[in-house]
Amino acid sequence: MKTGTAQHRASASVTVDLTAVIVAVTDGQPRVLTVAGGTSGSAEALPSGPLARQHRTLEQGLRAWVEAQTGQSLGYVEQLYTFGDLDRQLAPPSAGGGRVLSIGYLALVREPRDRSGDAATWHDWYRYFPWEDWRRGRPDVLADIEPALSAWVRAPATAGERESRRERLGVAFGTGGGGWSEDRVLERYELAYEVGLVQEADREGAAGTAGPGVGVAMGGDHRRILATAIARLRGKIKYRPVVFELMPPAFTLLQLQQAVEALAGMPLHKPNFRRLVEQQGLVEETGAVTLGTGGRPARLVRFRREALVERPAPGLRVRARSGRRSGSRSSS
Amino acid sequence: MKTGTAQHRASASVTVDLTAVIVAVTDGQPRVLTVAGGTSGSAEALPSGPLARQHRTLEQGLRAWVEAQTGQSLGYVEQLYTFGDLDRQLAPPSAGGGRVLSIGYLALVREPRDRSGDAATWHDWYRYFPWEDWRRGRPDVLADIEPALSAWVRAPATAGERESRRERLGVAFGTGGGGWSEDRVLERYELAYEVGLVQEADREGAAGTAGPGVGVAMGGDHRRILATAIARLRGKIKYRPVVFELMPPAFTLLQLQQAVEALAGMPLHKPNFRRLVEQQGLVEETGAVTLGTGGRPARLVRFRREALVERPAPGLRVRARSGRRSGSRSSS
DNA sequence: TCAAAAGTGTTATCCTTACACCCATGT
DNA sequence: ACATGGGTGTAAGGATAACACTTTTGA
Repeated sequence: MKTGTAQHRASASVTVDLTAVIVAVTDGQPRVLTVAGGTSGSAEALPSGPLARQHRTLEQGLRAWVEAQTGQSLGYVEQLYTFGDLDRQLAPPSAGGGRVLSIGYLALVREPRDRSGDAATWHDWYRYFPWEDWRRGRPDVLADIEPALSAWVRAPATAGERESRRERLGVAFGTGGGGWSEDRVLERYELAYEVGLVQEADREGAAGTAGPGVGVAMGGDHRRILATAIARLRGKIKYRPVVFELMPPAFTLLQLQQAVEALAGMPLHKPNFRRLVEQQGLVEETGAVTLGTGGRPARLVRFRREALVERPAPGLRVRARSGRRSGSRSSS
Repeated sequence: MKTGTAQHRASASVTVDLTAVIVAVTDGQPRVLTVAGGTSGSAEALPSGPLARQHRTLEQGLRAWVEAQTGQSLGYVEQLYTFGDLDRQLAPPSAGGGRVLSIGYLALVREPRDRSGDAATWHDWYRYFPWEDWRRGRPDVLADIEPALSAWVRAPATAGERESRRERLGVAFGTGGGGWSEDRVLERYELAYEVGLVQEADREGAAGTAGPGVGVAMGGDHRRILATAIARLRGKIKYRPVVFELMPPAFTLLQLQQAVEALAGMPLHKPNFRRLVEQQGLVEETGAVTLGTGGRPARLVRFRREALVERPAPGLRVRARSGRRSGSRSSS
C-alpha cells in the first residue's frame, strides 16, 4: 500500500504563474483590468507573470508584476485559487515542456484616473459574462443559449446521466426550484465550457461546438480565473465590507448601491438598502453634500472602520429586488 | 515603469507540496488524520507529498499521496489555499535550496473503521487548537494566554500601533464589541503565532518567547493549514450541506447536531436545531429507529439530496445557544 | 422512580420586504 | 409642472431564540 517512493521520483518541473483579477467600479460599472496578449497570443488577458526567486511572498510577486505591466498599484489583495490541471493548460507554457501552475488573485482598487500603464485596458466584466448581468432583468443571452443547454441535458444515453445533468443545470442556472443565485458564476462558466458555448472550449480537445462562443474570450484560462473572482466577490460582499475598497473616500448611498448592484449583477430595493447600510453602522456622515446628482442633493458618507470590530459579519446581505423587469425580447 | 524583463530572469525552482487536512467526526468529536514525521522531523504532520508529472490534476495527486501514506481514500475534497512565503517555510525542503509551495486541501470522510494505514493516526483537532472548543463554555486556555495577549497589545511604543493591535485582537478573539466568532480560526492562530504563543514561532526568527507553547505543535507549517481548514469548514457549514459528508448513511438528529457542534466548537439549542434541519428539508425519514441511545429511541434520518437543487443556500445557519456555562476555573 | 434523550407547542422579538409617501433640486 | 434622485414611515410576514412541557425508553 505504500507506493510513495515510486511517485516521488517523477517530481515535475514547475512554473508558477501569478495572475491578477483587478476590479474597480467606475460610474456604476464593474470593470476589470486587462493587458493585450500575454503569453497567449492576441486575446485579452489578465496581468500575470511567473513567480521569481526575489519575491519573498506570493502576493509581493503579484504586486510587482501588476505594477510592471499596468502601472497600477494594488490595495486589497486576496488569493483565489490555484489551477494546475494538465488538460486545462490552454496556453502553451513559455518555458516549454514543464507544468504550469496558475495562482489566481483578486485585487480591489479605487476607480482609475490616469491610464499611464502601457497596454492595460479597463473593460466591463459583463463583456466576458453577458449572462451574469441581471440588473435590468433577465439577460437576453440566456434565451440564446437555452437550446444548447437543454440539448446537452438530453444528450446522454442513460437516464441516470441525463438526470445528473439536469440537476447540475438546475443548480447552476436556477432552472428547477432554487432560482438564480448570483454567486455560482464559476459553476455556470464551467458548464458553459463543457457544453461548448465559450470559445475557450474549442482551443483544446473539449466539446468544441464551433461558433464564435458567448461572451468575449480571454487568453489561456483567464476567463475561468475571472469567473472565480466574480463568484468570490459576489459571495464575500454579503458578509465582509469589501465594497468600500472600491469606493472613493466619500460617496453617496446611491453610488454605494450602484456599486453593489454592479458587482452582484442584480437590482436592489433603494429604501431598504439605505436602511440596511445605516442600521449596520457601516457608514458615517461626512457633513458634506453633493449637488450634481440630478435631483435633491445627497449626503456624502464615508466608510466607518469601527464597524469591522463591532459586527461579527458586517456585510451587505443583499437580495434581489422583487420587481424584476421581465426581460422578454422580440424573437428573431 | 516596465521592470518586467528584469524579473523574468530569476524564475524560481519550485517544489509543489500537496497537503491534506482529512476530517472525520467520530462519536461527536472532530478528528483529523495525521502521519508521523513527514519531512519535518518527529512532529505530527498532515499527509502530504510533492506534485509529480503523472498527476493529471492537483486533486488526483493529493488523493494518490493520501492513499499511499494513510490507506484512506477520499470523498469530498476542496482546495483551501496555496502557501509560498519564503519566511514561513518552517521545514527545510527535501529537495534542497529551492522554493516550496504548499497547496492545502480539505477532505471530508466518513468515520474510519479499520486503521490499515501505516503510521496514520486520528486525533481530536482541538488538541492543536484548545482555545477553539467552546462546547462546554469558554475554554480555560483562554485565561492562560490572556496576559500574553494584553502584553502584546501594550508593547508597541506608538499609540497608533497599540490601537491597531487592540483592534486586531478585538476582531480575532472577540474582545471589544463583536464577541467570539467561531470562524476566524486562522486569524487567531496567526495572532498566537505572532505573539509567540505557539511552538512553531520558535522554530524560525519570529517572536519566539520560549515555553512549550499552547496546543500541540505540528511539523512544517501544517498547523496553519489545519487552521485554514477549520475556518473554511466552520464557515461553509452555514451555507452548504457539507456536514452530511461526515455522517453515516443514516443517523439521528442528535448525532447530526453533535457533529455540527463538534465542527463549530459551540453548543446548539436542541429543539431549534431540529426544526431548522427539518424545515430546511435537509433530511428525510428512513423509517427505522435506534434503540441504544440511552433514552427514548430516535428516528433515523438520511440526507435529502434534492435539497441541493431546491434551496439556494442549504446550510445550517447555526448560532450558539445562549446558555453557555461560565467556564471559570480555579486559578493556579 | 429517575435519568436521559426524543420530541412538540408557543411566544416574543427581530429582520426583511414591500408599499406608500414626502422632500429638495434642476430644467 | 415635472422629472430625478433623496429620504422616511410603517405594516405584513417570516425567521429566530428562548421557554415550558410531554413522551418513551433503560437502569
